[in-house]
Amino acid sequence: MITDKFLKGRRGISPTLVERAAIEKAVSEIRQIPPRTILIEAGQPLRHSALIIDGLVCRTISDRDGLRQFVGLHLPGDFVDLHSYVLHHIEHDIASVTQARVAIVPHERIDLLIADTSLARKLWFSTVLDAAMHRAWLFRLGRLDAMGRVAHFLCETNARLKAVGLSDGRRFVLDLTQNDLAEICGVTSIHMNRIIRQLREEGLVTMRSSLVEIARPEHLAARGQFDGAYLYLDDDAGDPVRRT
Amino acid sequence: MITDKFLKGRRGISPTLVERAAIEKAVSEIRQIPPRTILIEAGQPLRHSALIIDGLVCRTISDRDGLRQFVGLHLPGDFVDLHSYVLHHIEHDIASVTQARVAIVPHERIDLLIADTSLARKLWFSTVLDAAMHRAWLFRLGRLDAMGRVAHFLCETNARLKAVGLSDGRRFVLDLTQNDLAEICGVTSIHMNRIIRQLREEGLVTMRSSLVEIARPEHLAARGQFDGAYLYLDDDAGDPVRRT
DNA sequence: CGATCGATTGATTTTTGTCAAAGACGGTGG
DNA sequence: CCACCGTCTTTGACAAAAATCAATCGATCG
Repeated sequence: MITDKFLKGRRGISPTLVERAAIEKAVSEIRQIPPRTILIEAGQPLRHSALIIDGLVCRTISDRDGLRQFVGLHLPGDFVDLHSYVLHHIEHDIASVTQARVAIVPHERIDLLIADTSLARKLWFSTVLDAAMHRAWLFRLGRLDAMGRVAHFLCETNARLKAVGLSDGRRFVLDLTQNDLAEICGVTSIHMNRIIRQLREEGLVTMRSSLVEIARPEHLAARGQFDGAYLYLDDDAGDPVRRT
Repeated sequence: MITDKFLKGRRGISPTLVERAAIEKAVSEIRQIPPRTILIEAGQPLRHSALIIDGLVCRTISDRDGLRQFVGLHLPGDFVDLHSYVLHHIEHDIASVTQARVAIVPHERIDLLIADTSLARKLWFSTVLDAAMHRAWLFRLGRLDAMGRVAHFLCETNARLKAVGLSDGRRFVLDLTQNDLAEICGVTSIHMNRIIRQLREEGLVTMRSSLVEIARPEHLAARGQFDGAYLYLDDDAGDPVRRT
């Protein structure tokens, strides 16, 4: 089902079956996206948003040399660019990382969806959740060293994937190159390679091809100073270190 | 007037007089906040949001040693933590930087405000705008060197202050210590001091006590790869370098 | 007047980036 | 089947950026 994973496992805000049905009725089209394809370029006017069914989609801002900084990574179940519904255009690029399937929801149909104030609030929640994630990413880039950044990112991704049933809490498939990880963590891909080796040597994480295996989740969370409270998940699984 | 600056100068979204009156009626209290005071601590349940009348308010996330990363800086006219209206609690701290006056708007009154779908949309816009700013900050931290980060931040702040009438486009009052700037840019305060000296020596910016003077706005924007499109301002003042 | 906070500077270490070069691996076409 | 190609990964040597450590300095405030 298309909306299976939308806000799944989010504390007190998961959509009801009726709401999910309403969203599915609003879908105009299912689109299959090849890997490494730009979906939306910065500045372009937008008439629809997209719900990810499977695959990875990223939001990036490029510097003047074309080097990218990931400002977000979207997993299955994420409503990508609801932001554009409010803003009409966005100031960053959206691109597929892997092959992906997305459900297209035209903005004029979202107008109808938000007539239901409960659903409107959930859609608003979804954008505010993105903002909370952005803040966690700011902490990651501003206060952590390279290894801490990777550790923090992997903990976050593990927790998010677990919420939608794509991680068992320690192992998950994540089809990112080392260069993608570098663009996420704001380091060079060469340095990312060194960090990944260190994580392996310290027995914290192994990453073989696209399988990530977190050997010691608590240690990794400590290394990345990860506190998953900002994900607003139902339970605290995948979030071994709590602030409170 | 309390709501004078709310979404002022924002492209096609500035509130009408009627909407502003509605917001003002929703204000329960004007609060005077001393400098360096925590308004809201991470994890606390929240029953109101705050509109800044004057002063600076910051959002920060602390690492395990208590070192802070600024994840946002709020200027007069900003609605701080509308996010909390949707999320009920937030995952970061909110604190005054300077002395500040804020208008408190209880959440139950926001419930009434958003019955007006146009105003609801503007409040939603305000939170999504915060998210866009977060993304610009991610770019800043992820892809710019220390001087670029400072340049980018000053350009952004100049543009935002100009939108609410607090900068003439080159000079403005910004009551931040070098340590604050360091916490914004993710560097040590010692390094920030050196960067500020360099900016002065290169004739780009002078910062004497709390007066910031941008000598060559276009050069500073170039140095910080600043493109202010994400601020959704009415005109392009304070944004000399455009991507399109 | 001492005390405190912020700004400033120099010397040194650590982290990360840059440059250069191979190695591994899968897919494709001959 | 195998050689070739491109992409991704890995490694080493070196350079640059930023952090750390250690003092001072200067203004403001009780």
